[in-house]
Amino acid sequence: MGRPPCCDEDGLKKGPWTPEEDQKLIAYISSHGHGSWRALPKLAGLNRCGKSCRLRWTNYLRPDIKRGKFSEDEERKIINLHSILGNKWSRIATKLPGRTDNEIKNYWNTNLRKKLLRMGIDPTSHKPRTDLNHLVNLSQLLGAANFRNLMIPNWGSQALISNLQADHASHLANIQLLQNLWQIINTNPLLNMDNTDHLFGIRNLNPFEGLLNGTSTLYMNKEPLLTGLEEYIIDSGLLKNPKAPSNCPGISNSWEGVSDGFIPEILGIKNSSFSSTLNENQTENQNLLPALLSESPGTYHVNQMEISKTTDPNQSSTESASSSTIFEAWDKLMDDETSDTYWKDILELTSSSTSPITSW
DNA sequence: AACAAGCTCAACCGCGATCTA
DNA sequence: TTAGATCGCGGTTGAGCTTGT
Repeated sequence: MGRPPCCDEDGLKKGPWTPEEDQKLIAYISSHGHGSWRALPKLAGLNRCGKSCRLRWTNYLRPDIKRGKFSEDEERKIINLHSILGNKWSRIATKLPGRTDNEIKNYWNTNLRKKLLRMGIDPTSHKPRTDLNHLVNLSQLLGAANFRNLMIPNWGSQALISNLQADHASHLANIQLLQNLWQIINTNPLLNMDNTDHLFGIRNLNPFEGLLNGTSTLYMNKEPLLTGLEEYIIDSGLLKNPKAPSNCPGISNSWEGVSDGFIPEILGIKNSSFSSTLNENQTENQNLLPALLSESPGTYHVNQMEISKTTDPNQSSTESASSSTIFEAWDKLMDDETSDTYWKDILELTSSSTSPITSW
């Protein structure tokens, strides 16, 4: 069964290509086209297998290949597309002219994947990670964000936007920690929600899941109020509804059905009417992911948002590094003067609410 | 300066999909 | 219809480079 690898053929060269080989390949394809890759090596005078020639051509020698660093826009597109398509590198590559699937794959594995991990986002699922070690890092992130200096790596340093971004980073980290806590509580038999009714008064459910699977009023507005960061929070899966209806027009890997109030409240958006749809075509035209990347001056817009959270500039990122458990992280967060009202407001809001947060 | 560890990325490998006789 | 040939994709490897000690 199966055929032997083409490169097993005796005497065929493997390994790095020499300039001479490159020239032969370029010259042949330029004048004849590649035709049958299988037949090409002999016709071009190359002691290589066809597969090797094809790879060399498509990944390196093709004249339309764009080399050099990936732009921020390209990074955003890759992350967006990966959240939709997964490891479909060739499909992602079709959206990035001049980039090869191999190049994108390498860039993902060596750079973007790590960026997401540093943010506490699982690069596979684009959802928050739930392991405890990560929460230590998250705690650091919280402290750093509160300090307003550390941005999520490569965030812009422009003074004009740094404060807003710091607030957003803090919001992002806080939301993430909350969801991580909840996931762990719900997945840990000792901490299962069956035993924690007293905490919130209402049984069951991942609050985000519950918040997100109700009837939507937020998907109806045609004018998106979300800025890139909020869209990223959603698109990254941070607030993604795993049970979102699959029949929503225009939504391929997104969510719908957000209950009124809560998410905008978390995000500091007082006007709770917004839309968030994402599909493959949109990612070609929109920059949905400012969070990971540095921003050009003036490209970060805050629309109809009210950011009320204060931060403590005296708290350094290293102060929180000693937190070693999820509960310590939680305690720290709750004890933090800079965030207590924020979190307590959320908990009070959600624990006392009867509607529209129906599931918490 | 020397070595180790980590990183990058071109290239390879194997498999499933598609083509073709 | 089918089996072999070919193509294309995604995962993996490893040589060379960079950074840290």
